[in-house]
Amino acid sequence: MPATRFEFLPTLRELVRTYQAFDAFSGSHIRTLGLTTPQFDVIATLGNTQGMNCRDIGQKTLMVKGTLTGVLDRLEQKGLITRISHPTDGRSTLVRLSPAGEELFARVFSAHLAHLEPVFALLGRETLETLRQHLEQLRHSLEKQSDPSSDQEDFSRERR
Amino acid sequence: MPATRFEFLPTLRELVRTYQAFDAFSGSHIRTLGLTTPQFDVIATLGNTQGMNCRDIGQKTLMVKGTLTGVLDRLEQKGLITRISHPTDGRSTLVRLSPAGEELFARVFSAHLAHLEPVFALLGRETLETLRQHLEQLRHSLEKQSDPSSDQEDFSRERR
DNA sequence: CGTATTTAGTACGAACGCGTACAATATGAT
DNA sequence: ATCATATTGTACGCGTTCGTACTAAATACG
Repeated sequence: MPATRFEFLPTLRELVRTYQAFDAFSGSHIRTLGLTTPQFDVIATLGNTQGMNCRDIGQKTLMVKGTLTGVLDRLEQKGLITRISHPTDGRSTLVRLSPAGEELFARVFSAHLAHLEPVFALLGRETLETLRQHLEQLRHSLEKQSDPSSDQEDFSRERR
Repeated sequence: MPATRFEFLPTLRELVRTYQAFDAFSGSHIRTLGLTTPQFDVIATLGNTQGMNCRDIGQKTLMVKGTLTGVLDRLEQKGLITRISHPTDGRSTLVRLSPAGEELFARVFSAHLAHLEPVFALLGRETLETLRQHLEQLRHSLEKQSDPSSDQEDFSRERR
């Protein structure tokens, strides 16, 4: 048993704290735009597309389908998206931005990126790239160790 | 306007994906132990202490007090913690592990760390330390840019 | 002393998030 | 063609998360 057994804990703790700090920073801005974070993610995903089914939206936004149903319900109620039955696959639903949704996307998407940009600009290009690589390494390690017998939805194979 | 304006997006996306991968990996193991992630966090925080009030637990676990009430309710219902009124401060509640909670903590805490250890061991000590530093840089940048007029509970000053 | 402010915890509503179960449709093997 | 199996989306329950409002107790201030 090495004496350094749990020296990963500070990194782990920092990962959680940083993610939560980002989520709070991003989410509070999105809230001022009248959306929640998952709702914004869906709008951002559907922007500049001809629509897609729930499965694809789930892969892009990292939401499980059960969660997505409720988010789409609320977006549909706000009149920002439309659900029509898929022309060729009877199981699928084609989700698309409504005109109001398109308008919101145009108004809100780049505004939010502009809100985030200065935060990351402070780190510098090389630090950002190194950080991304290390996070990716960690994620791959997590995915490798995941129990393969669990047959929940599997995002580990797709690299988008 | 630089052409590299939004080159932070891959890093941002990787942060979210990696955090979610960790959360899924850790959470699915905790679930097999009969707890949820926040419940485990509270048990782990109270382990090897003489108890603390809700404010301190919230700071350690990064939960807002409103959230904590519900988590503590369920832990109390399971008989894992006890709530007694604070001897000197009439506003406070002293939260402590019950004997059953102590037993669970002893059984579950190191088991969970042992489950996480090999994932992080793959990265190596230096990578882990660099990753931690970069995440910390990003978090500080986020906290610096946060709107100071928002008067929600402020964890930005404590460094534990 | 008495009032104002701060602090600790709870109550409540809305929205996630996940696991499980389920109905409807596709797909594949024989 | 038929039957087993897989995929798509929804329904539902439990637990969490946040924001806001509220009560009670402690502290500060005049």
